[in-house]
Amino acid sequence: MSSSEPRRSPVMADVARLAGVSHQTVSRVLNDHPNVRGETRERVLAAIDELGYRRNFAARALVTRQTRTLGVVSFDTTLYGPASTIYGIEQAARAAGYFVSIVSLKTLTAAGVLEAIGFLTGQGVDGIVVVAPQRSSARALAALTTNLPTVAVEGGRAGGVPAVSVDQVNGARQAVEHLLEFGHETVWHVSGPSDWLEAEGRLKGWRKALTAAGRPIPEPIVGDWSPRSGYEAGHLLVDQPGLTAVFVANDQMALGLLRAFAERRISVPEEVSVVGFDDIPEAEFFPPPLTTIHQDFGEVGRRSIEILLRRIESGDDGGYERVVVPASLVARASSGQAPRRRTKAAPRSTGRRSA
Amino acid sequence: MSSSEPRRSPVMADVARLAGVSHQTVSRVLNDHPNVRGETRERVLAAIDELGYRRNFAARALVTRQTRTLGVVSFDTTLYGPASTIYGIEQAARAAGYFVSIVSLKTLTAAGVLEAIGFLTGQGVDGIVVVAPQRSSARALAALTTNLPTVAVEGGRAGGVPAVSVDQVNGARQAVEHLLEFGHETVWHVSGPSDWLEAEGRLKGWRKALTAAGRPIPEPIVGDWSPRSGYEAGHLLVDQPGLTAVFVANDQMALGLLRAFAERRISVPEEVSVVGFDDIPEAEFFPPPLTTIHQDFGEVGRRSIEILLRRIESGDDGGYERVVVPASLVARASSGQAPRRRTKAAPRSTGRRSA
DNA sequence: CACGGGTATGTTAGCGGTAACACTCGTCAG
DNA sequence: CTGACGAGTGTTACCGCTAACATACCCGTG
Repeated sequence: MSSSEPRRSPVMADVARLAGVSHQTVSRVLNDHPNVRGETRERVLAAIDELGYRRNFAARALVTRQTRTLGVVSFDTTLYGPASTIYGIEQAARAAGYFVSIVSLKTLTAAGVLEAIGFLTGQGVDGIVVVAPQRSSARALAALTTNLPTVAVEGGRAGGVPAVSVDQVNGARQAVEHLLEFGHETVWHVSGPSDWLEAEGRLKGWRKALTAAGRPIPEPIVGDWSPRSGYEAGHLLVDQPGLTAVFVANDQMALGLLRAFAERRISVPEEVSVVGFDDIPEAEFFPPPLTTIHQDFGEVGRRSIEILLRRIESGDDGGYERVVVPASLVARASSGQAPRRRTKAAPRSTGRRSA
Repeated sequence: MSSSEPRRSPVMADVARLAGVSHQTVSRVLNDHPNVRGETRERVLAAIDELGYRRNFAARALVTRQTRTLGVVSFDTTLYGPASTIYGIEQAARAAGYFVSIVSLKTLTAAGVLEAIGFLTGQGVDGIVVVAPQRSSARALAALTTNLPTVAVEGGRAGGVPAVSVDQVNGARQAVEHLLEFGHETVWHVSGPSDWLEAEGRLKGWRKALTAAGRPIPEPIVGDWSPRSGYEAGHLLVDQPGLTAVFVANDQMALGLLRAFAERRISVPEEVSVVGFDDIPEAEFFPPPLTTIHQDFGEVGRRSIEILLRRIESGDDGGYERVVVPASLVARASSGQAPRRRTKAAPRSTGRRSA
């Protein structure tokens, strides 16, 4: 009778019985304890194999006080950036033998971030990575009094939370300098939402580069990262006199902008040069192929796990720490020489054919 | 002395002491057990609040044999489809009070899928969602002897694993019929990799629709989902006599194809109509805005969790079950009337200007 | 007024591991 | 020859929770 029941999966005691040792010895083998005779170890291993034994996760976690699980809080994991970062995080964590538990936020509010962290804490995660690029969530993090190791991706400016981020400022500067080298008088900017730290960094880099070159700084247009907002920005920009170069804060908006330019018969790069940011896989096939700033999201993910694990495993609070991953320019067809005939001080309607 | 130590987080016994009850009563309150006096409940709740008590996840999991954690195995979570599906899964799971642990595969092999499932099993997940659109992984699933509740997204054809998927066949049919309605003689196809079930479904739907309409079925070109492969396919197609309409198996490849057409001065939709699949956010801003088949990934995620939770919570094996989520056509500018002058049996070089 | 039966609560025994300590041997120094 | 010591192994005590059973008390009833 009892043999027909859906037998419970074997436990350590079963292995011990089969191998003719105590359960503690089994535990020793599993934990690579040195004081186990080779022959005994073999016997235990054989028993484990025969029974298909697997250590019970919960029991182990209960006594060791470690779940070997990392929590990730992220904003909209559908976006290329967060998705790629999480991919890197997951790969690195798994390589180190950690599980990754994810909470994906619809909206990015301080309360939402805190709630998510609370949820993960309830699961007993050993540490948390917050991919929270908004300033509000950075503030939430700063206010966090958890003693749980935490690392922020893009946004740990305030507070003692260590942070890993791509060098937005320098990336933006590269974009602008690239355009200036082509002889453009100045570079316009379509930025991301103002409360995003990444948007802020790119804006700052753009300003710095223009300032350093002594160029006029046009009023930036604020988008929301979506292709649509880039499209709208494009239509606004078309009417700007003297426009020959635009630095768009992400590739998706750049796509929208290119579309708007196409509708208004502005040719890129002959009349206006465009540079994006992110280097999404599609960028190479935009009309025209987009010059953009490449971000190594995988590296960001890896580095953040590296820091987090170091803190978890050493119990070290390590203080504030900031890792900056460089960004690099990928030159493609959307940027080129400034048009020879500048329409510098021309009136509203320039030589371009506009509808 | 002892008060200066980093005090261990409070346990049930601490709450019990503070509330002047036994730890079991605390447990009863936490588990909404009916037999607790209202006043006692209040007192316990107050104590919990005061101490900031949180139930220990591992201890609870150990005794209930449930981790309230769901495992997700997915191929390349960087892609829009998987990322969106996982987003839906995560939202639905969290709403039901479950954690979501993710393993993201670099390559999709049967061994990889099994290893990932093993990894998650080691964490003690209560159930698994496999977002594994390749045929090889579907086979791996079928061979799986785990007694863990499992549900497949796109791909549980073989074996008793329940599956949730978008109606690829019907989606493809809609794409083709849409094109045929515009008077196109036939529709070419750029398919996905042959071992992907989604690619297979779209191919089948395309064939069926053409067969039903009594149209010739051109040789499909096989891509790998990437924009580049679409680009290459585009260059191949340009030389096909009689080409007026193409159904591309995903939007990314469609982008590449549009690029190739642009380089060869083929205008879309005037000379050739193009329809994609997926409806990625960028599609609306492609040159020209892409007519495509919209997939409700969120719904797929939600439905798969629904099935999984039902099986977990009822212990019900439920047998084979298949949920099909409809796909819908989104008509945009890339598709339109077939050109009046058919270049039906024309020689290699047609009236088009080709470089 | 003794008694059955429900309600509110307490007590006890695990869940399946790991850590600490105890024990049994050889081996070797004094 | 004996005691110290370390290697190999076993025994026991938890980790923090829930389930099962035990207990105390209240009520209505014959």
